Amino acid sequence: MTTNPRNDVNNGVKVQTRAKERERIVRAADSVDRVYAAIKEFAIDYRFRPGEKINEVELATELGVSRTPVRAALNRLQRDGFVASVPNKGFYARELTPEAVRDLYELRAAIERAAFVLACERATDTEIQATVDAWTKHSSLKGEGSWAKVAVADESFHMALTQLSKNAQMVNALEGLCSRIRFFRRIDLESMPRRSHSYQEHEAIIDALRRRDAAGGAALVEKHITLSSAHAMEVAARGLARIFFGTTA
Amino acid sequence: MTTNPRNDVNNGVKVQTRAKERERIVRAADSVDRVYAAIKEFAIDYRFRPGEKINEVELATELGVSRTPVRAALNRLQRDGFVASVPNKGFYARELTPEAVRDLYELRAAIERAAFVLACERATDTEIQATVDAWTKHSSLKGEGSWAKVAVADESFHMALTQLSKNAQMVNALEGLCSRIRFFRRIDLESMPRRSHSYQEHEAIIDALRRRDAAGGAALVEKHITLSSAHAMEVAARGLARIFFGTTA
DNA sequence: AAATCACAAAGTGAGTACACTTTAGAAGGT
DNA sequence: ACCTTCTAAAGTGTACTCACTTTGTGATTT
Repeated sequence: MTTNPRNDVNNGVKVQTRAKERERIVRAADSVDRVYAAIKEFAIDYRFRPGEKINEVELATELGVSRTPVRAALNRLQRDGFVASVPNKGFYARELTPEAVRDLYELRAAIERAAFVLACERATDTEIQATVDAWTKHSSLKGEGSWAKVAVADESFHMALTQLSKNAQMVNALEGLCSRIRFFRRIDLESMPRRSHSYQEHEAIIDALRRRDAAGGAALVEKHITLSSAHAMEVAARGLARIFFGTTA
Repeated sequence: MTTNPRNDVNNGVKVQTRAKERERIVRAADSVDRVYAAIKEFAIDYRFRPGEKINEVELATELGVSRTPVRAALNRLQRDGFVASVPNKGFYARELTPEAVRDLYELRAAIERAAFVLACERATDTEIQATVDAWTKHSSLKGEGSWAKVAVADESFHMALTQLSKNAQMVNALEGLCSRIRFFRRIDLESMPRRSHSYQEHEAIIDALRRRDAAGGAALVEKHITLSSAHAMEVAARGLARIFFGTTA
């Protein structure tokens, strides 16, 4: 933490504007959003170690702002599930447990499954085609893409699929969920035997959607997403290793 | 708003403690939690009208605190989906639209369905029995209970059922969802033709759970929860009427 | 020597201050 | 009469301040 100084989020913020012919420093006005994004990114990557106490003044100085926006951001992140607050003690980073990993994936599977069923009855052929196109475009750089890019493409495919449900609440919930899962999804993708596995399953899901096969597709989605408890344990273990040792294995 | 003064949340807060043989005023220390709860309750009941601008100073004075804890609470409530924030303008209360009602119910159905499936394989017979007992105890005061009590019992049954999944993330997500749905659920329950309908469906769900009939029970849960678009529209309309006219119809 | 108490340092929690933004209303021009 | 512009009031956003809580360290007592 202290050895890994965070980037100053304040870059280029002290915008200058003219008022009454004189230039003045303008306040940030949206510090909270930037601070929120910065801290969230840290939390997503577990650059706060699991359960770690978060020091407000330290964080504030590192981000170049006062404690006020930091606290505001932490309050938001609390409801996002990234930090927990204990009265008179402060904020603590989220934990990392195999159960949490498994539970998050199960919840994600539940939402995406339901979204798929809704998509089958609500998405137009054109919309489906657009989603497929976006996916194939991404997946065309299959061989060359780095793992990070693959992960991005995978997540945006699933998000796009969910958007076809026309259910804003599901999309919203899934977004929050994905940000909490992202760290694990990367690890999971990287440790996959062959990348093509995932691609083939996506193809099958697309096919079911085209045929409006709600039941069949729902089963595919569920299976595609859900992690076994053993697998969740493995992912969690790899995650911990990465956090504490920085290893890729 | 201004005509409906909110209850002072600060009751009995200025606790007195002795330090060095002298009594002193002790700070609130957890104002945020109380303010958060107070504002949330207001938001749940739509005592902020849909889309209404929320005045921080007004709210703060009504709650007997400064703007600081109010803003903290609003930041949390933003991620809870109760308020939205626009930079340099402030916070606005959530909207009320038929689509939102429908979407929320669909999401809830998705989560409870998945939780039921998991419960079928994870809940012990004893746990199931405990849940059933709690439900029957509640439902025994079927005839006499007010609508409010019925709504509480209904919600706690569904929560208890979901807890059998042993999936903390689902439970957590459902809690947030239920608080956002509560206003509509009350309306929905009150406008139900006969209360016994709901009871019978609960019985059927319990029966499926006892038989570990995941597929059958899942279908029952989905059907029990999901609102048709038409029904959602009706509930939303009734909701608006209640908010703006205070009518029960 | 171990446990308890006292004290000091660090950190959180809420209130306050002030600068900036927005908005509404009045004055002036077209 | 309508639109524009200026101005003042209201309200938001952030920094700052200070009181209280927690925690760790050292001294005192048993």
